[in-house]
Amino acid sequence: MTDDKTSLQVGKVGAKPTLKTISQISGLAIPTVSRALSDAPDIGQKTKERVRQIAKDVGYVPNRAGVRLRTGRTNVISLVLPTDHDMMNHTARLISSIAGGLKETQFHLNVMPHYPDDDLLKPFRYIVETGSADAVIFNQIELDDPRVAYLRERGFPFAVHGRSKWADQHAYYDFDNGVFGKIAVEHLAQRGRKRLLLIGPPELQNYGREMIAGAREAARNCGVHLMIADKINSDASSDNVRAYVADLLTNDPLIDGIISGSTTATMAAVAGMEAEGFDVATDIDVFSKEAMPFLKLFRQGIIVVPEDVKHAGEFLARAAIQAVREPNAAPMQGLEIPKRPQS
Amino acid sequence: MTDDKTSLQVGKVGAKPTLKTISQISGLAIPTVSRALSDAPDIGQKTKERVRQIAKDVGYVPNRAGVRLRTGRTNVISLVLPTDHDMMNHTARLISSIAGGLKETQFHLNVMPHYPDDDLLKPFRYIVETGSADAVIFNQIELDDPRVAYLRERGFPFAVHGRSKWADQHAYYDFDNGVFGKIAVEHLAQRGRKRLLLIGPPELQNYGREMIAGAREAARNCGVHLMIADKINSDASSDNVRAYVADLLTNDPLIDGIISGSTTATMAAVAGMEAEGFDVATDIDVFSKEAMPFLKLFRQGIIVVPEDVKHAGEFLARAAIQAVREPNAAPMQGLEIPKRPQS
DNA sequence: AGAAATTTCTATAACGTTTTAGATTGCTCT
DNA sequence: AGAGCAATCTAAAACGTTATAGAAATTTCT
Repeated sequence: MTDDKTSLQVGKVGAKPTLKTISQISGLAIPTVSRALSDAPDIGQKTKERVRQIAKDVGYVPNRAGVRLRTGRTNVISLVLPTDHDMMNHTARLISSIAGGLKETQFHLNVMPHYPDDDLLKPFRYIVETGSADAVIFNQIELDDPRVAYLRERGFPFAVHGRSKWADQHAYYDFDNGVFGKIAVEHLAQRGRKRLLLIGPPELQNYGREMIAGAREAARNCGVHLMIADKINSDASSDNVRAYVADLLTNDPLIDGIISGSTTATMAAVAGMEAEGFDVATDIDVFSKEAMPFLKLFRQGIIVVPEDVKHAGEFLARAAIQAVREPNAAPMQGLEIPKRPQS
Repeated sequence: MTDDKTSLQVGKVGAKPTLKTISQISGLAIPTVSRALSDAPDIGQKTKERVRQIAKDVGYVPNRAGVRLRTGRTNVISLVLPTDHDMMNHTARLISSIAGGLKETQFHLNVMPHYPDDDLLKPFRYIVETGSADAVIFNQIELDDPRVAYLRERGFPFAVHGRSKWADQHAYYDFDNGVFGKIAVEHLAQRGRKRLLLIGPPELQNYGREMIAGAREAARNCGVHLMIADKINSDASSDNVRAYVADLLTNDPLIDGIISGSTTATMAAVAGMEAEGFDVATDIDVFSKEAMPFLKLFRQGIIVVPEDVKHAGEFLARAAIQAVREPNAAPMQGLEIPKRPQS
């Protein structure tokens, strides 16, 4: 008569509810509850509704460790980022917008900074070997990017901000820097500028190459002179950019247009200009890409092309999820075409 | 003679090594391997060394889902952040430096943005109820912060950037905004300014209250006039700050000093000033806290007090871990005292 | 009506780890 | 030499989930 062993221990209040709790309340087996909640086809409609109601009542949330152990799925998207301080504005928006894109999904965002002194592949090896995420997102892509190569080789899902030489085969979102370079030169030429300086991204990175190529071609077509900043790039420190620009202008005071690929580089370049007595818009036109809308505060006359980082982040979130869920489908690819500034 | 069932399947190359792999190679039981790796006292020294060597050889990494399921520990620190765009600079540095502080530990960082339209407690309830992290870090603390109250009530480990009214009982790191307000007023008074405007953080947040109190007291002592910006604060949008300052100066052109609690607010305020024909440093002194070092580029004459966000992040990382590991120890608390600018 | 097919459910096992309790061995003490 | 003890190991169970294979109940077909 003593049925201690088989007596139902109906979910004590306070304890975290599990499938077992629901199983005991409903009298159904645990797998049935599991399948009911995941809307499996072999569970009756009434049962499903009843189970869902109980789950709601007791406040059931799946234990992620249990799911992960059983399925091997982590439900985590990892974002690996350089800690380069000049990328901060762009980076902050990227994090925030990727997380935004993940908001209504089952996925979580894990941020892993990559330190300049570390091996470039280290965070990626870690993620792949420990299986600590289902997909990785990263940026600052080189044409022959070793991280892309590694992940492709291991068959690990990823999505990148930028394009490698294998871009047609992987998920990416990119800002069309070729078009940006072209627009910049054309716009300045149209305003009568003849002697331009481009402070572009590092040439090693694909987007730097593209921006330079776009600008060069437009310069040829428009018949203006274009110099490419050599000792520095738009990722350099503010001090270096400012000094470089100031220095350059003492040697070549005929420069009448500066094109910049980043918000911070622009501010530094303007500081360098002004130190040499040149004014924005009157003496030298400044044309810049901007991720954060404060250049107009900085100097009213700066010509600005916005980059929609929010959209980029949301796109990358979706692209990463798609790469996890449908590894064989065509990868999601997006390209932002910069718009010509008016006037 | 057929011992298929008991034959040892020594770790196939490619498969992810587990404790079982090591157990089979070493001939030891799985728990023995586990205890050897965790340096338990009841395992022989030679055994420990042998196990560690094998683990290294096969490249063993503990399966986090397994650990988590068994122990209930996630090894994740969650960072919940507002998506307020004017906080971006500060935020990016915070993320990066918290992650930096977690670098050599077993902990991972999970970033969860908090959307202004959502219930303030939503992310916290989620974390506590799903157990998706061991501790939470967050910022923008109010004196009577409901998030702090909730986590305290649930006994969930946390560390915050800022101080609530229960600050003596929880882990925090804070910049001493009272001292900042004091220094700002004293410094401007010393430079002969008489009529100051403070654009501080929202008064609802504790650090806003403190900054205002510090500034007020110093103003009394120095005998200068201090106005507190009422319709806006340093978290307001750039456009609003600019318009507010411009507007104020048309009504009260005798203002000769502006104190600002954030980098972006400072830039906007300067833009507003200049639109009315006032110059930085000559007509009006501008005194600002800055998380990102570019205000000197913006206008050379701005007086700047740096905030060491990197240190704050690293401190918070350590504090959160301590809160997890030693819930009953005295919570870690840190306070950054701003330094007086020279001259 | 009986066989076959379909629907709906359950029992069992497994993912990788750690904890608890207990087993074995060798050693020390009297 | 036998009892007691310390050192070192192992067996079994458990955390919460889902996949697989099969059982039971119901419906459909001929």
